[in-house]
Amino acid sequence: MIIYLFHKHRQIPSRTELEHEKEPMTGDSSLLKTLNKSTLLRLIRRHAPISRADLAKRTHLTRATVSALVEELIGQRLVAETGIGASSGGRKPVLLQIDAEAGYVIGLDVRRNDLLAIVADLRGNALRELSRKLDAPSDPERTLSQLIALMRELRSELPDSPLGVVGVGVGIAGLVEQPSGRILFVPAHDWRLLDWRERLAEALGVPVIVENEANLAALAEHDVGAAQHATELLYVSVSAGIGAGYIVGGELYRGAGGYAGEVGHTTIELNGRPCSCGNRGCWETYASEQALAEALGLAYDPPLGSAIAERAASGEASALAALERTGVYLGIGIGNMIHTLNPQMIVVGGAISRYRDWLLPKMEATIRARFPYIPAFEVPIRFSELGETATAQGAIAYVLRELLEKPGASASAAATGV
Amino acid sequence: MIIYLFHKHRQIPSRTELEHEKEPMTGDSSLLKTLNKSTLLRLIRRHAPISRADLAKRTHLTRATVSALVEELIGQRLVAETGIGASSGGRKPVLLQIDAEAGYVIGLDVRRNDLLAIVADLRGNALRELSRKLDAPSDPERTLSQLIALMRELRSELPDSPLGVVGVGVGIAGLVEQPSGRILFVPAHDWRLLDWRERLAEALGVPVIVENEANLAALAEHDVGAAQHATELLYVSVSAGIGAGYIVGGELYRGAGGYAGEVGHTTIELNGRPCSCGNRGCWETYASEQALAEALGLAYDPPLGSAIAERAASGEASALAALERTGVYLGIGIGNMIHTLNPQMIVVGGAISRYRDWLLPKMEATIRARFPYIPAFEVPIRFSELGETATAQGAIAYVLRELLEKPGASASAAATGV
DNA sequence: CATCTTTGTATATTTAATAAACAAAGTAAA
DNA sequence: TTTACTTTGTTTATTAAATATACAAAGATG
Repeated sequence: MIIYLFHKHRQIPSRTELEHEKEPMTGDSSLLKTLNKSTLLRLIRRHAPISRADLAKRTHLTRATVSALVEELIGQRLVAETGIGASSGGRKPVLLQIDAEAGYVIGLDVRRNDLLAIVADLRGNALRELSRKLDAPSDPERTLSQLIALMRELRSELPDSPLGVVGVGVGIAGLVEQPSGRILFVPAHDWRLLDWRERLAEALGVPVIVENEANLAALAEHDVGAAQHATELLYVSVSAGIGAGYIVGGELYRGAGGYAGEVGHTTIELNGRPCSCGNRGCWETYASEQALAEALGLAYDPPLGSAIAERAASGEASALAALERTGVYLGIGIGNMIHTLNPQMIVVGGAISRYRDWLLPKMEATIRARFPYIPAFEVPIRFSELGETATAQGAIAYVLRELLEKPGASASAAATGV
Repeated sequence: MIIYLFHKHRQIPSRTELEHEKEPMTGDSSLLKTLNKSTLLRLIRRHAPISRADLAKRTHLTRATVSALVEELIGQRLVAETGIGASSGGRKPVLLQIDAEAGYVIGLDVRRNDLLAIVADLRGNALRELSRKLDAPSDPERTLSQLIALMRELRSELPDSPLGVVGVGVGIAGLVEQPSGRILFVPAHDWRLLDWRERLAEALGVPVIVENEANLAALAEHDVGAAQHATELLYVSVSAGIGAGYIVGGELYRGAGGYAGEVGHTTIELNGRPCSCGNRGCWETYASEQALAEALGLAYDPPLGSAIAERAASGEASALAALERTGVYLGIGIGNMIHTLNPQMIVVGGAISRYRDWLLPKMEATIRARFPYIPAFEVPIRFSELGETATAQGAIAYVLRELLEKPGASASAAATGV
């Protein structure tokens, strides 16, 4: 992703400007209840199906407390009793799960020329998936109208449910300010400063989150993809350019201004190839799919199709050599990030995933050879399991986190539910 | 910092191995009280002197609650009434502060050939500072014995106080596992797997923390140095090599295995200068003080003294040119980290700080010129204000955080106090 | 079948907050 | 100087949400 000439226009507000004063964490007993309910919800999500007694053991709350809180969660339609478990020498446990049928979440990936929408239940299971061409890809107003119309259409077609659509998540390749969700900049169309979150929320009457595409993909890999047990995850998205999303302590890390992860424009060669950003030697001029295509003399106008993969599969030497070099460059950049961030696991996604079988051995060999002095090679590198749907799935994961894991959110969201 | 051939020996345990199961956050009303007391302590530290009424306003607790909690904190000797404030139209407020005289904290920086100890009061004010040559720098056992002896000596010389020495913090240039505080590797002496934390704590009968030197320096810059209002801080230590420490959300970030910040060995030139690590093109072969010295044909055997600075001050062209190049290389590496991490502020420390006046303009110009497309130049870059004492001060800051800001810690630590 | 376990609920008690009233100590204006 | 008003800090009754304990329901086991 390339971000041009930002300083000519509006400045990005720093985090301190945004947070007038960091609210101190205090509270009364209602906070305690909120906290405990939220913990129960999280455990029910992660360990479902699970009984009240088991929850009490894991949380060190008493069974009485768990019963009372679970009763409220059932009343909110977030949790349901879904069966009877096996006895372990006494009364059989009643099993609890997130109440899948209680409502819906919609995840939306706004791409350059089209958009992908996924409707899921409250457990995150995809119910419907559809893509639409954008009527006027470069016009933000018409695109927003189209989004709103599509959301209304989707919602009207959904079977009735107690909570309805509890939230909508939107992913876009651009800079998004948090927690406001304002879009600061979309390089693909040179859009600036759009408050889609606010306007969508108003038009639809449901909570909406907007987030950077790579960040959502990282979240998806963490919550439902290839990195479900990593609390420190580095997700690298390699297509036309290179971007990254981080999970730190199980949460998205965005940096002070929301543009952490612009790793495509880190320098790996002091006087290297010129980059469209104006700099020289940027990583993405060596390791992106675009660099790969250009190395083979192909014009790059994505989607690229399977031309290169076919040439490699048929054993063509030039294609194999180009893929090898790409693997080396990817390994070097990823090695740099391992040194900088020390992630627990790395997931590589984006269009480049198509070449995983050619790339991965060379990437791993490069990291092993060039960085022998720390156990960098112990960091497992995987390719995305989610493919094209990663961002939309991440949007769903984000909304479900807000609903089910943020203390207090569930109460208000459930009340707002349509 | 260079870490050799780790995989020949013991493997670093990953974070998941360490945390058997992440404890869920639940609790009863005592947790609430702990949380509220901890918040009050934090506010008293940051906004001292401050009245009960003011605390109530800031926390949204009632004055009654604040009074009750403050009374306990005074009973624990952590807080003291230190005066009467000005009236704002009514009764004058009673001002509260951390009770400086209630006890002591010792911060220790274990360097290659000597160590630096600072004794501070509970507000973090340095009371005494001393350095000692190490008797046997390469022998970990004798060094530990010397540490223990010095600590005992220092403690015996301190005036009596209610809590005595409430904690000791130790910084060392190496890999330290957290929260165990075990030293996994010290490259300077090729030490491996030392549990100094446990042994010091046992020998002294007080809580001890052990942490990487750059991490503590970062913490010091954040808490008492050049970056007191940054919640996302990048600290870069440039001496013989280059290392970094991060503050993320106001807390130290260590990565999954404790070696986040090994940025000296990130590649900035694909087939660049050979590095002692075995790789080529590492940042520290271009931008460290050692690289600067070698560019001027000087043997590097730190401490380097003021030779280069004097030559530059007298206007010698070769020295000025070498410093310019160092500034460019520093700018490139720091630009890379800005793209990767998006910090709110950058502090540069270590031996290189001596040359700040020559380096800073070139660093800033490089970042501006090479990275024009994001407002990277908006990230303020400062040089360390703490100099050589940064690590020891960070050790003190760490202990004080544990004592005064971690919920629950104050109660136990105060009880343990000697 | 009698006994022991496990699960889940009901009831009294405890903890730590709030709300409201009040006392203490000040300012400010008539 | 006196009266009214503010601000600070404490006291007391009340409330919310946990715990502890007892108990009922449901099942395993010898």
